[in-house]
Amino acid sequence: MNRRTYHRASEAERREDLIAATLDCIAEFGIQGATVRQIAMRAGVTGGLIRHYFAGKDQMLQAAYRKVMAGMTEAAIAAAIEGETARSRLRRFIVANVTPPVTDPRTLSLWAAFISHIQIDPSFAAIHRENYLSFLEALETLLTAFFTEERRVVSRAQCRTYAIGLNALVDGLWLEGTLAADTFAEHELAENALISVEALLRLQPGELSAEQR
Amino acid sequence: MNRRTYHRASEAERREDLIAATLDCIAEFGIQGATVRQIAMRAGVTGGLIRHYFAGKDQMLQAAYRKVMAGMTEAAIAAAIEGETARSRLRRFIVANVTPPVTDPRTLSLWAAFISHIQIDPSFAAIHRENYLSFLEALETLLTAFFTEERRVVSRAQCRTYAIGLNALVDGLWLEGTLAADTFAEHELAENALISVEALLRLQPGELSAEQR
DNA sequence: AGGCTTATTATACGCGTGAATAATTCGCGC
DNA sequence: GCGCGAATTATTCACGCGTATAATAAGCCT
Repeated sequence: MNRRTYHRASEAERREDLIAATLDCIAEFGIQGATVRQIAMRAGVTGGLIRHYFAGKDQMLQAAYRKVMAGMTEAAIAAAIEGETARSRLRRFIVANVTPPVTDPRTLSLWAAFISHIQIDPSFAAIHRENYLSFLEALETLLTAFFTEERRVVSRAQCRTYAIGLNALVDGLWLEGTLAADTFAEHELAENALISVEALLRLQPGELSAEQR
Repeated sequence: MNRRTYHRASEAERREDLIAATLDCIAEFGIQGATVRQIAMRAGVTGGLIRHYFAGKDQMLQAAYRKVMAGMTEAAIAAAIEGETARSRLRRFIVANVTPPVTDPRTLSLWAAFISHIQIDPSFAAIHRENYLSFLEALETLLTAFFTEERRVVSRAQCRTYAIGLNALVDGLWLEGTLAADTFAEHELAENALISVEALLRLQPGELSAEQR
């Protein structure tokens, strides 16, 4: 009997492949369809290999969760640092969060699948908390810099309230825009986001939204 | 061999029981753990009975999804109609959506589990769309009545923009408040919601939030 | 009271699951 | 260029899955 020929890959790229395959399977068939065999087939290896790189299927799922969340926040932060003023960075951060590739049905499916496991498995809860706090902190930093730039004095408590509200708005628009993508025109969501953020921060209409990119 | 003794229930209450058991299992073990056998055991019946009431497991899951969503919107609408003025009704609707029993970890788990299936199974997408539109419509109705009561003229397009933003904010706060429940004090979230809604609608600070209940 | 309908149980089936172990082949160090 | 350790495959295991079907008991109708 002929054994399959194969390539010995580096640990890093094998893990990467396996995680990517895991996400593919979850997105395509749901978490139910993300079985060891399906994932292995998608990655072009045999099932047993998974347990050579991960202690079990669960740990691979956790690694996959981290990957998804990291991808989302990194995309938004990367967009933000391109801006030259604090106002521009805040604006870019907001827009990035309600624009592809962050608003993507596939990403949403993956996100939801993991969220639904938070109450069941504490490991997932920890990963979530980690990412939530880091997102909130990024937002608060952008916000503080913006107020400073505007010479507007805002108390710490006020700033926290703003950050919570902004975070909720961004999350909600991301959710809404991704789930009902066909309901919104190309840039409708981004414009709505900026107008809403202006209102939340009690800015003049157009102060963020009318800005040239 | 002795056969188990049992009680013949009405169709309505059996279906109710089965759906409740389904939700229990999803909340407790995830959608993976919501197996026919687990669900049947939780409902106090044997597995075969499920297929006497539903064409298959999938259809039961869909019925369960409808139940969850109906529960959420009904709770919010029930809270709203208690209000005597349009302003009060809007206020109550907002608060109800970021207050128990709507903000509940269990509900969130269930919601997320179903959301993650929307991109996979069109039946779930249809249920989602149905509920999303009905929620948006409820919000728009409350909003229109409020503006009328306030003698404030708002174009239809403007009203839609407001509704989308409000919806996102409410969804986001619900998400945030439920996922990070321990981070927020008892009424912190509700207050934040009202302050944010005031800002979104460009109202005077306190116009909603300072109102007596 | 006793028969009929049917809700419910019990059991079987075929397939897929995650994990464990044994057997092989790859490719680097010498 | 070859041997040796490690990466990968192949195979096995015990179990759980959703569905299908036949046997049975419950309870309404007359």
